[in-house]
Amino acid sequence: MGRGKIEIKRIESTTNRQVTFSKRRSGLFKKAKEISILCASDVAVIVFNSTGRLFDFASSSMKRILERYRNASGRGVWNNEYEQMLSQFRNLKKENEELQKELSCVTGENVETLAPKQLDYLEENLVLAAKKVRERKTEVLKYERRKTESKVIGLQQKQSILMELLAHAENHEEYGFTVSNSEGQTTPPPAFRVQPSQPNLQGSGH
Amino acid sequence: MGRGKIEIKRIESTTNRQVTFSKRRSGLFKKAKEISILCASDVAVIVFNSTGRLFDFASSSMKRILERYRNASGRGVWNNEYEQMLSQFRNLKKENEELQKELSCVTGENVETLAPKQLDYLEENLVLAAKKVRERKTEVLKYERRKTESKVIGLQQKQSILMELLAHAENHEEYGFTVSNSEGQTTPPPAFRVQPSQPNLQGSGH
DNA sequence: AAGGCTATTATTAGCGT
DNA sequence: GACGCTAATAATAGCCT
Repeated sequence: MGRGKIEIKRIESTTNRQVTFSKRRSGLFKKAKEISILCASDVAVIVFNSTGRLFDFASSSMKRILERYRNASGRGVWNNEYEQMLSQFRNLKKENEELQKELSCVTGENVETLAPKQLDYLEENLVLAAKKVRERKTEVLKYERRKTESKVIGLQQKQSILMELLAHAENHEEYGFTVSNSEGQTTPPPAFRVQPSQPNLQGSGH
Repeated sequence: MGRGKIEIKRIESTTNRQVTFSKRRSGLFKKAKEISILCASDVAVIVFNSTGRLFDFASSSMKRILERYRNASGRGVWNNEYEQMLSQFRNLKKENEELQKELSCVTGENVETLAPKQLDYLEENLVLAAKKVRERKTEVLKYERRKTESKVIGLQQKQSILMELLAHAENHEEYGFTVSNSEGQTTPPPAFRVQPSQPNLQGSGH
């Protein structure tokens, strides 16, 4: 239908191809629109030209038509990605609800809905869990104590070394301090006795 | 382009509409095929007729074209639905994981990972929950007891009525039965003593 | 590249089977 | 309803601007 008949095969001339594409595309879309109006039908046309550019026509909402297509086309076209995720989604949601239910039972909130046997079971578990927690707490405390103890021992060792050093120093020079008794206290020498700036815990009976 | 010109508006005659639909549909698909060949382009056409039946044409694979459309159409057509669900999906998954963690803590399994303060808090909650459960249990037991009691009372009343009736009957006619002791047992009258067909639980010392 | 013209082919409306 | 026919309209190939 033009000045001459043409064979239906790829047009080699790029320019010609583009022109023909443009003309025929508008023709196609026009026909699509016409059939949709004349026959009260829903039509979508999607075209990619040879350079990959997209053109589309839809008699109503493209989204709705594609959705409808998805439903009508026997679930197997783009289904994989979408539908699969949808079912996974539903499963997750269910799982989630059950977890929340379980959790609320465990905190004793939904206790009214449970059967006597479930109540027994739950109590047992709660007691067991509390026991475990208490055990863990003592474990932690023991660990802390050991840590503190080793710290104390370390400090004591350092102190005794320091005291030894001081004792040596006292014997050879006049630093003004003496090493005190075996409890590791230092006391000022008689000559410079002063009030302690912090209350002494071993207290002088005050 | 027929025997007469037609207006582009809905064809009211059902038959006519169906005929026109069929003719124009094949025309549309033919044009789609032609442009796809002539212009080396990728074309998809989706049509639903007025009764909802699906017809489609695709120059290559419909799935691929729709996939391509999804990528090319600037993520806004089915995207909302798809992408939105994806993020919801991820949220749910995260939530789920946290719930499971929480739950495993509550059952005393993950107790090693908790800080001392969390341990205190957890123990408190567990003890509280156990208390709630015990309370619920006693509630249930009380309810059961009340139910049983009222049943017992009902039975006793019925029994005393029956006994009275029997006492009257005994006084006036020969039914062959007497009212027994105060525990509500009936015993066969001397005249018709027989072996019980079922072992008597109160046993005659056998 | 985009738009207009028109000779020519393609499509199809209405009808008959 | 599907198919075939054909007069009549619609689309468009090639060309020009």
